[in-house]
Amino acid sequence: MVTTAGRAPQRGPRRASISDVAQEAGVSLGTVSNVLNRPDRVSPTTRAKVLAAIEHLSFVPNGSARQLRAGTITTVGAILLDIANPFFTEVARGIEDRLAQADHTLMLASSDEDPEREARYLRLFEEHGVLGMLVTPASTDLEPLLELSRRGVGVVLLDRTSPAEELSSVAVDDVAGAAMAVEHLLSLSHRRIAFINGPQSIAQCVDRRAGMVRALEAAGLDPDEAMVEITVSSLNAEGGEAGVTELLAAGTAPSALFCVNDLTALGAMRALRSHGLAIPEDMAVVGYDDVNFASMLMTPLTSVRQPTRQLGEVAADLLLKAAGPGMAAPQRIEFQPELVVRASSGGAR
Amino acid sequence: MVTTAGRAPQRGPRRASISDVAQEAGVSLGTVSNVLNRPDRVSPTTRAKVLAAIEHLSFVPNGSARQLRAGTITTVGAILLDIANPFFTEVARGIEDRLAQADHTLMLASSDEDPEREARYLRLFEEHGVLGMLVTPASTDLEPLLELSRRGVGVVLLDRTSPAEELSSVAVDDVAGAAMAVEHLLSLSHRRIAFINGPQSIAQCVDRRAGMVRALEAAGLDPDEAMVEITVSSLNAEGGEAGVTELLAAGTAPSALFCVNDLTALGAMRALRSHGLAIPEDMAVVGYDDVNFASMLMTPLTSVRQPTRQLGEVAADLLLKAAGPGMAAPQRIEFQPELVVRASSGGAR
DNA sequence: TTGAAAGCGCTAACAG
DNA sequence: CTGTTAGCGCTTTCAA
Repeated sequence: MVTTAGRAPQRGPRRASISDVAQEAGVSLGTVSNVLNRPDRVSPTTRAKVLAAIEHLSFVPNGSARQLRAGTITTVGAILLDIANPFFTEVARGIEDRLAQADHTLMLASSDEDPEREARYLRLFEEHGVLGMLVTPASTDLEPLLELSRRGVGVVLLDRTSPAEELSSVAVDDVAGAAMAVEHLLSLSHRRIAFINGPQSIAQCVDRRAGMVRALEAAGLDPDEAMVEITVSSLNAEGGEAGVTELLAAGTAPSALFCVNDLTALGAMRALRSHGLAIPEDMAVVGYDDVNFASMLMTPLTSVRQPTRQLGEVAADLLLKAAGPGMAAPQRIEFQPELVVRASSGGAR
Repeated sequence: MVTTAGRAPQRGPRRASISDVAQEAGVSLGTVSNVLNRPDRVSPTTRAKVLAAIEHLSFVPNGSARQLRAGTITTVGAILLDIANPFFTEVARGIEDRLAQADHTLMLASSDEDPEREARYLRLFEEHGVLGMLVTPASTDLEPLLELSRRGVGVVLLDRTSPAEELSSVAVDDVAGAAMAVEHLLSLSHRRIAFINGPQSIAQCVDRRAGMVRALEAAGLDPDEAMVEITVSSLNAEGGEAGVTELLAAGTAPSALFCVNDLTALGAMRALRSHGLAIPEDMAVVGYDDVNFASMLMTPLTSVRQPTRQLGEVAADLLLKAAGPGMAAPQRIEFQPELVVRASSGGAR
């Protein structure tokens, strides 16, 4: 009782398979597989024949089949908060570099700070059978990531300190960074400071807020009075513009503004200027990330610098190590940020 | 003669498979597949049992197996020249949006203008069995792409006009854009213009150069004299800095500078400034792409604006259409750019 | 509505 | 050194 199983839908002529190559070369299927994977086990003559057939048929091995059978995994996924943010692209560069060195490849995705998109990519990558993932979580709920890790998928938290023993992370001390930024503003005699922040579902927003509060309190100020917080929905230039508009509409604006990142600061400065306010005279501005154009802006932006590329490199290393033989234990790595003072805060000499 | 076939290397406990679920739920393997793919064909009771088992075992279907068997493809690859360039990330945004609407997913990669890296990703994506790829070629040799397309993989050229009938492309008229930029500089009485350009292996560099030559000739100038071309190896800020350094070292620098893109212009302006030159008084500068921070720079940058996001959207649409039922014929789409005059060229009112 | 079985393309034993 | 074969996890007939 031989039945014909269903066939996959085909675009164009069927792709050549290993057995087509075998037939063309007049050898067995296993031999073709050998020239592909262990060429030294095959006689030069046969190898040449097979190679010719491969060339002739433009044979490209089917990765799904190979992975299904052999579990050969050299792909790593990264899910970043916002791929349009130079900070994250620089991190991605670091990741890619390290991965390429180890002959692995990166598949990149942007969650756009949306937990649902994040979940979609998490699942896609898992189904695809990646070696592991580097993720900048878009949500505070790390449970899905923990489960992933329990299921044997390598997970490294990126730009976010792991709250759990079981998860590796590579991050920068955002609390300290924000505190430095705000201390700087306080040292310039600002006593009420606006803070354009993103949703509290994003760790960076929580931590930078905490840093600000800490600095305010250390200076003997009451955060409820000294901090004017504006929450915007996306951490980019549009968000910054919206934030300033809201801030100015509310009247009695503070004399200084701390922005959760440089992109937001960029938008904020644009809006400030279009409202006729001078930076830093009418409003001092400090950003976060020290992206590459920060120093070149109309008013060079005071910002908090992070070892961006290193962040990516170390995260990739960690993942590779955790997935490799020996299964290294989870590690939490934290870098320290650095304040770069420029004209936008009025604090430059 | 029953032999035990080799097993795949396993990280941790083996991932649950569909037959584990079947066993747990006390049904057959085919039924589990049905609740996954055609839930309506299964009685509510059975479905519930199976769903419970899936939940209990944290079952995640194996994408490789599914794809191998069914050819279910919803993944699209994009290989961009430089993911750190805001122009390309904006394009990526456009692509992702459209793809998400069609319930497909994007896998992103950056060739960093390196044909070898490009080839690696091309192959990786093909092995993975993507529906198609959107690529900004890092080389003038399109043969690999054509072959890919002949093998049935959808290919759309991004930001590069297709020279071949068989390949779709979505691009912006770079020749016209560069011509506009240079005409602008000529109208400001500059008669010798430096051009920081990238390698001629990149189409954008070739076309923008052609546009410059065209504008120069149209003005009755000899390009050999009027154009001072500096070739840098990467189209980013570092390249721009290096270009200016080289330009100034050569002596008798022109009075104007056209940069192949805004990132290059950013670096060029930084170098110009560090050499004590004023923009635009000592050197007028024009960039290309009109990235989001162009208007916010110390000296706002005159640049050529392109319908960036649309580029990505249309390219994704084309790919989806070409891969969908009906197999639409290849199309060449070209947008027109627009000059945005700001202070850096000295041409703003 | 459910179960049994074929087979997608490949790798890795193993026999010859 | 080469061929044969089992089976990775899944979808999809077809039969019951």
